[in-house]
Amino acid sequence: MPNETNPAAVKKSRRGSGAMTLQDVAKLAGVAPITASRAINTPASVSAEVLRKVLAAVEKTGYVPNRMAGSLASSRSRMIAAVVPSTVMSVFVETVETLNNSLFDAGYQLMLGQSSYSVEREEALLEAVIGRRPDGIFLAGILQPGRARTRLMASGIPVVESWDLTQTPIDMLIGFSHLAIGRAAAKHLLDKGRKQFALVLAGDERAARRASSFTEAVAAAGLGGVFTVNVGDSRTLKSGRDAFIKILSQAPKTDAIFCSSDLLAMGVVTEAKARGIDVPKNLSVMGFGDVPFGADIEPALSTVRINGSDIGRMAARYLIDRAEGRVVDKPIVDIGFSIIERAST
Amino acid sequence: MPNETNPAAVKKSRRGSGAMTLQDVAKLAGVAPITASRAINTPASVSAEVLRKVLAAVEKTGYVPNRMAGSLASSRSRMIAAVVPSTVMSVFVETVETLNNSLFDAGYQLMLGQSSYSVEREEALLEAVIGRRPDGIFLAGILQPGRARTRLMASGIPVVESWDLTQTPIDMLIGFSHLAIGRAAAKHLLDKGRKQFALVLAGDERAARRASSFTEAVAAAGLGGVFTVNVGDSRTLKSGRDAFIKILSQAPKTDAIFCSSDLLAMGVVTEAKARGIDVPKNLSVMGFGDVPFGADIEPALSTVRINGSDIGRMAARYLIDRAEGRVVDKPIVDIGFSIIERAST
DNA sequence: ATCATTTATGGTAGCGCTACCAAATTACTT
DNA sequence: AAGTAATTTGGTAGCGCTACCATAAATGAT
Repeated sequence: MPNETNPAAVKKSRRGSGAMTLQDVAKLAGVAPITASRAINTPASVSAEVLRKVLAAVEKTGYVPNRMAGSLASSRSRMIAAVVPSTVMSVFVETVETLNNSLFDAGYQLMLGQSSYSVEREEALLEAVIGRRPDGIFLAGILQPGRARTRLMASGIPVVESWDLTQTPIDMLIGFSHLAIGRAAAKHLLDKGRKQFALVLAGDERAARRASSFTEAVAAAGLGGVFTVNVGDSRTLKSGRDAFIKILSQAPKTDAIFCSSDLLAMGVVTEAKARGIDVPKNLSVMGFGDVPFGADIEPALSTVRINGSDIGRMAARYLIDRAEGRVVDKPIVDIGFSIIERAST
Repeated sequence: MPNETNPAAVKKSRRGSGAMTLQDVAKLAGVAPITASRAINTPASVSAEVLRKVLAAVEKTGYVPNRMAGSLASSRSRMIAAVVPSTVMSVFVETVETLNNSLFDAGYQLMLGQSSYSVEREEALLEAVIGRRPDGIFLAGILQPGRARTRLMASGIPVVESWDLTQTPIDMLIGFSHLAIGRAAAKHLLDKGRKQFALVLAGDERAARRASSFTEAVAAAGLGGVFTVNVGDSRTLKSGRDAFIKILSQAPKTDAIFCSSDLLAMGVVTEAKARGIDVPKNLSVMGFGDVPFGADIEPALSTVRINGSDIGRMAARYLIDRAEGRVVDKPIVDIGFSIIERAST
């Protein structure tokens, strides 16, 4: 053959990432690509001899399967997306951590999106997420009707909403009743003999619902005038301190405060102690969320505990079951909560 | 034509997810698929008329592009992976949050993996991550030599290691010197006139390095005997309290304690206050990490601040620059730290 | 008016894998 | 022994998109 350049060779690998492919492994092992695929994915369906050769070839080439190609071919991405408002100092981290670990153990990868408590961002995020064709989507919260919700339902992707209850979930739901929490918190403080109540709230809708049932329960007990401080998006310990100063000046007889987060409650307690007010003797303070260190501060913080790990674990199970074709009949789970009584009430 | 079934029609859509495709949009808009692709991705390269028709078709069909297919074709996934040891109560959340937000603004999605402080898990995780062909990988920490490191270097994926310094990063590095922090913390406490030092450490290697330079600096000042309590993997406030009890019984003259995290430091302070020991009059306590509420507790906590947001933001920029073909010449950045002096020292 | 250049569209051929079907081989009946 | 069923391998044809190249139409230069 004359020494002309081989056009086939020139044509080769114009595109692509340059990484090893199943093709390379198969060639080295002396089998067809599809057989190499089986050896890697379903080793039981292949002879011992072929398995050995393919694994040796994988080892030699350092082959790492391209899951994007696999996903495209099989319409299964083995990815689950989680959309949370925030991860910093948030009640959702425990859930996300457990979700992520459960998913990883089952061979799934987590895509994390932060909506930053913004509806537009949430919509853009969900659009981006749907484009990645995850096998399931976990939402920290409930998605309000709108473009994103419509798109999500149309996509057919399994969805778990969480952290709340509703009659009309998109698909699956693992939540609890904020109204029941408000009532339970009120009952707890009423049982302690408290008479004058206040609320410290961050500006989210769920906290507002806990507050409203709290206020109702207080009224039902014949006590009234729940003084409320709204701290907006500033969910910091400092906001709790400032809120308490406000309460002290505007409702000085207050002897019980229910806060929408543990951090706010810690702020209230901190400010009270700094002013020589005895907690719990003269003031009961209750938080929400049960941060890991709430039991170990002085005084230990009474709070409402949501088992975030359970939510993450259940969500993983439901989503994976769905992804793998098992029937999960639209579960709507009320996971409940517990009132944790410690020294601060 | 006789009424026989059309085999082409029967053959259609055997596979696939059933979602709308670019093909459908193109047909509806009366253009070629590639033209529809351009209208969506590079609207400037298409006539106003075509753009209008394609966007109308997108709207009508509810089309959401399948990015997995796009990624496979273009070898660009627009995904960045982050591998962190843990997200719960961790110094890394601020970095991950900023990284995620920066990525999203640039059209990238974050894949989150947790190594749970385990080497085997980290290796399995990185293998899974590489299989997804992310355009970049962020590591919270430095990857020790081993299988995972080798695979990662072989993959050619841009990598940012962080949170430490080394002469031999895999690729890019945004870190700071733990040795310098140990020295600076010692200097700070020495300047306060403290004489008898103790350390409370979690069981990670970086904390150990801060501790060793701290001890050296104390020795260099002619003071010795730094009592050390190791709390292992228990990075809780409770562990800090327990550690202080141990210090009190075994090194009662201690007048300065440097802890490997703010939560441990808060534990020390809490226990000291519970025992009537005045902080900072009789005891200086210093943390590490600067949790958001450290400034607002009583006494406000002195600590070492790492600007986690800066790390996240820079990492996002470097990784995206690389992903988009801009030259980023193996930056090795020492981002530094600050000693934050508050009331506890 | 002719030719060179730009701009807008389309065709083709994959990216790297797996679903689906067909063929070859082996094991098991009766 | 002949026939049936199970097991193991391979071939083919996409998944839904984009890179690359080719063509057609519009614009500018001379």
